[in-house]
Amino acid sequence: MFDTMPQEKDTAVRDERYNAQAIEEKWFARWQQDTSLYSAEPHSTKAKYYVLEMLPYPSGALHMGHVRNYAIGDALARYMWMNGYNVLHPMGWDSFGLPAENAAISAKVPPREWTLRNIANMKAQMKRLGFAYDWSREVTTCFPDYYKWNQWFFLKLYERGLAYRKKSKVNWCPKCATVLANEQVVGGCCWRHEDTLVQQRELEQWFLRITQYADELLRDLDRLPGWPEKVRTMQRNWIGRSEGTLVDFRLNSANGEKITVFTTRVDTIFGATSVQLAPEHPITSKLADADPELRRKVDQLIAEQTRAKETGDIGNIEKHGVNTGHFAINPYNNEKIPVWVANYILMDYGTGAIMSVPAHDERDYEFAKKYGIEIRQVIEPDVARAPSPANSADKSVRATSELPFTTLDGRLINSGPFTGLTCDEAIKKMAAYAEQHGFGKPTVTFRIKDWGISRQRYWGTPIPMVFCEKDGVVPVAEKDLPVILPANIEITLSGGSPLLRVPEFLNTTCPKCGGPARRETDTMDTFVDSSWYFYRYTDARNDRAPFDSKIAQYWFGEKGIDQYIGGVEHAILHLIYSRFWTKFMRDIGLITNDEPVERLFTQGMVIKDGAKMSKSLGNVVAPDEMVARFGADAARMYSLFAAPPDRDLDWQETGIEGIQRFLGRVYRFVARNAHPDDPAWKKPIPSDLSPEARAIQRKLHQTIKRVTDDFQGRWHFNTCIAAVMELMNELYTSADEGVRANRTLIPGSLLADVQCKLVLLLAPFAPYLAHELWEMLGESSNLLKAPWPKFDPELAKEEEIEIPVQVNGKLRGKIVVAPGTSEEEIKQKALADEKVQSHIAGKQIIKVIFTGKLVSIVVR
RNA sequence: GCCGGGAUGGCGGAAUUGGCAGACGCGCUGGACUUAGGAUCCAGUGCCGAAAGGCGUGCAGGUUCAAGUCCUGUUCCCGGCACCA
Repeated sequence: MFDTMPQEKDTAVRDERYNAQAIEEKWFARWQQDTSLYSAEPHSTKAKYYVLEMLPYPSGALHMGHVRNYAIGDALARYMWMNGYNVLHPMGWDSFGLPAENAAISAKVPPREWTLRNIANMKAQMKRLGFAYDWSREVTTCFPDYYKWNQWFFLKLYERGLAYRKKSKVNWCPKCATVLANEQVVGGCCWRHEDTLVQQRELEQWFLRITQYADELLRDLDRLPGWPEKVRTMQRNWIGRSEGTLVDFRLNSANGEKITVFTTRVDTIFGATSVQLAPEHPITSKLADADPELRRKVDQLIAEQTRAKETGDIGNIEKHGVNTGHFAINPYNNEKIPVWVANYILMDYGTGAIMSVPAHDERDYEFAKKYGIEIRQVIEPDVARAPSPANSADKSVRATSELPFTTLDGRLINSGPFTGLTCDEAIKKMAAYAEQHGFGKPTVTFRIKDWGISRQRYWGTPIPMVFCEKDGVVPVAEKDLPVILPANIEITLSGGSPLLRVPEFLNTTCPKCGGPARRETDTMDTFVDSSWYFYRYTDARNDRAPFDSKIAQYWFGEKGIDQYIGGVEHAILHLIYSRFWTKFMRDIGLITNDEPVERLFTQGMVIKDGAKMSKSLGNVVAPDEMVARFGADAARMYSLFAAPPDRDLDWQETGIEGIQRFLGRVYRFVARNAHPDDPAWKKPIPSDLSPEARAIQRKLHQTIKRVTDDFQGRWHFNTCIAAVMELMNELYTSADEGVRANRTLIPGSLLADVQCKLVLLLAPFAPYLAHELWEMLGESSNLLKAPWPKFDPELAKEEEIEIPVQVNGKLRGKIVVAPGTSEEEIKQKALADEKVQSHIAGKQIIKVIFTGKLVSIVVR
């Protein structure tokens, strides 16, 4: 009965060569025709699953980093579909930004045109790669139907006092000709121009009050177990919460003005022997006004500090300062201590003034040594934790002779009424004391600053505000949104925003009085666009609101996006702004979740020859070329196979060839062994299988288990793929002549089962080939939503177990037993083993251990 | 300086709970098929050794019948933060 299908027929009909191009073109064409193929269901009884990859900037073409990112997300989306979830898997474009303007200048193409052209190209690349996106929800942030809502949010922020304007020193990139947020300054340079130093300029800017949420942003990091520890730590550092005490030192000269210092170690205040002011501190300025010599020196310090900030050398410059000749009174003991101005005190951290305790702070020590300022010890380290031979290298505990020591494990000495308290007690009591006596209080400072969003550029969301001579700063009325960005204007990189030269845009009427007014020409930082785009996906065509709350609530649930995937380079900027935006949206009642993302995954970089792929190094691998030479399946699968997804991936061409070879092996096997017209094909698998057939069935179920576990539990796609390769190797090894399964030993029904399940296991990684083979196997259902195979523990069970035997910890032999063999019998068999015997003969057996996995014999 | 991650064959990597180190792939070697092979299939491949055996997860110790995995110390590499008071 196995011969009802003459073998000549299938070999004649089928091309047994794996032609990736032909297969992929066929399915590409089919998938194009069904626009709702990857649509999420609006109403569903299934559990929802929102999987999202970070939206790209349409720079021109995809690079391998994109492919890797999307291959991970796509595999996950497909896996979840197969597991019966209602999957939302959208894609869009972070399409405002400076490169479009640069292109306008260098290539004379309007930013919009350049951007849309790039989008078209990259979208075509994504489709060719077979990524299963719901394009009906595509978001393009440079379109008015999107940025209108940026403006709407801005008005909401403004109404609540969370958007405000202030004159401030800002980071200015001369190449971008615009302001940068603190988050966009990397080592003193622009994040886009790593060779360009950021300058400090004084400008009127719009800020968003992210600091209002600083505490919550920090606290909720502890509620994000699905985020990488690394990212949480980076955000913690960025927020930089620090608990301390404010203490007022009164100047004994002038008019008795207060200098408020911030300290985390108020317990050391009896050791304070000077007060240090930032050069830009208002009191410094006041003192210098009355003292030309001091003014000269302070100006020098300011210049030095500014230069150091610009070059990124702040932190390395030599500490020095100038004595003002004035004194301040320590309110705890009424001691008169000198007031200095020092180049290492920053005006934008704490209060811009510190108390200097040389005995217990490294920098203060260095400074005091240099200028001969008194060093007074006020903490005695804990004797119980004093250095002992065991922990003498412990740097937190130092001998008292080596000042300064900064330990908190100690007690106060020479500290008046506080002498004898532990440091922790003292900090609490002394802060309370300051509060009682009205010269200070406990406080919290943050490193994070409000988010400056003004950009003096054209290609961004216009900030919806106008300036009226009569009414001042007035918001545009909600009904008049969007404020449309004018088209076809001349772009230059100098002379401020290009919008200043567009009178039709610039000149408007005041929404309040109707009189003549001028529009704000600054546009928004593009990180505004990406702070909430993933909510828009849930209801992308809504023209009455940014999105419908109920719909967003369905997809975000209580905890947010189920899985977000992207590069670690967004660990701070995008991911902290998004969290802020979510909290704000919650506070205005749009959503109920506190956080946007439940689980975050940051994939590693794609590198080649030991370096990150970059045009300047000439080691870029173009996805288009890979698709043309090896196929989309091979390119995608290699990016998942070459390394676990969180690690860097070293791109090796021989590696992708190996994947192509594997896909060819799968193709050929199925092409030769798919016999859907065989009457045995659909029959139940008999229970009395031959040992060969049973071995294949066992391997199949073991493989299903491994792929499922590694996919679900660990996201180790490399080992998922390796497991499928092992199954394939097993099938080849047991096949006749290495090509055609021996159908007298392997019944058609099992052959059908193993091949169908193999294809299902492959579907998330190589969708084109999987679809082709699914069809070849006579399956007409949609593979995209075909159920993920289940493994049967009974069928996966080994019929005999090999047990290694160790003698004194060294592997000496192996025994084979049936499952369920008693421990005693296994031990006897192990001891009787010939090889083992040669190592234990004539020796005394101390003990024999059986762990369930191996036998360990100890002899003497 | 602080925080996070890492170091395993010639290479990318595997080993999920302390239990056979090196799965899978690349490369290499040999064989089959072939006019040919850079296609395909089969076999071998950590190092030393003819073999028996010995040695092997950055380094030095320790715990254990048993350590890539746990403990102590240490070196180097990658990423982030940094006069943060």
